[in-house]
Amino acid sequence: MERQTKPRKMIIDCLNNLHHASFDDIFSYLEENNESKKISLSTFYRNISFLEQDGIIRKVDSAMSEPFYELSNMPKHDHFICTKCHKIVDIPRKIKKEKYDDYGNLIQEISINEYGICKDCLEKSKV
Amino acid sequence: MERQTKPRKMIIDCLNNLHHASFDDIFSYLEENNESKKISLSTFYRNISFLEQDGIIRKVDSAMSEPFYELSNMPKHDHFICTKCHKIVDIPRKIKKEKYDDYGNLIQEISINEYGICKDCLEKSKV
DNA sequence: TTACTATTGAGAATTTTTCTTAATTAGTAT
DNA sequence: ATACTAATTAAGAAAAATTCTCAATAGTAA
Repeated sequence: MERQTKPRKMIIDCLNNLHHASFDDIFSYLEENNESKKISLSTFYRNISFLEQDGIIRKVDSAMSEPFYELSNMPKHDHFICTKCHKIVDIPRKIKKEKYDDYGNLIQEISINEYGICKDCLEKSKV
Repeated sequence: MERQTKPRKMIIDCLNNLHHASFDDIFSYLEENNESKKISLSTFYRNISFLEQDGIIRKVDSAMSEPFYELSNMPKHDHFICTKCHKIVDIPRKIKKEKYDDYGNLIQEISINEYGICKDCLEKSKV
């Protein structure tokens, strides 16, 4: 049975707050927000794997930034990643998924990352 | 100045042949196709980085498979990745890139991965 | 062919990830 | 509340992956 331990609760807590966080981001969060004992690195690795395998968190790979995690109980969406401030923004999926592509391949999943300069960074640099 | 050394030539040679290859794929290729000396692992790491930084090869990250490399001198395209046989297929970009998205973010790059069952695997399982 | 210097190969060093084990703790039943 | 039990943890060892060091080698230009 899956127990509700402190490290697990804190990882989920972290992602509820940050929405997108790298491995190191999450670990730092745990270090900062644990009053009592410190979290063991091996425990952390183990729990990230558990939560990923159980489908509670999801790892998103990105060519232009380090991979990040998010909670998987959110509606399907894509990501905009600012190459300047590294902020990650959820964006709704625009295109509708075809069942088969033009070559007869069955499409089950699509992952879309957009890279660029976010609105905030654009406005800052405009000054 | 960039020298045309054997390990570098062989990495490019490999990608010209395989089109898509993981780190290990490429290393195996070098091991198999080098008559004389064996390639040092550290040299291999170093050259993968060089070629990547020089924009000669490109690393493609994928949530559902290990990352792979391809030559970057090819027309812009996306990837279909078969979750069964792990084959990677180049697919032409369908959507036209907007300059700005609906939220005012400037879009510079888009990366799209499609996952599913490729035509060949579908036909094999149909038997 | 020679000279110059970037690059290599080999292993050491470092970093990242996984594994092991005794001690702890969450969840359950009493 | 107390005790029981199995899952989980913390800590460090072990393994795997990556980077670094440096003497020897080999591209390149003249």
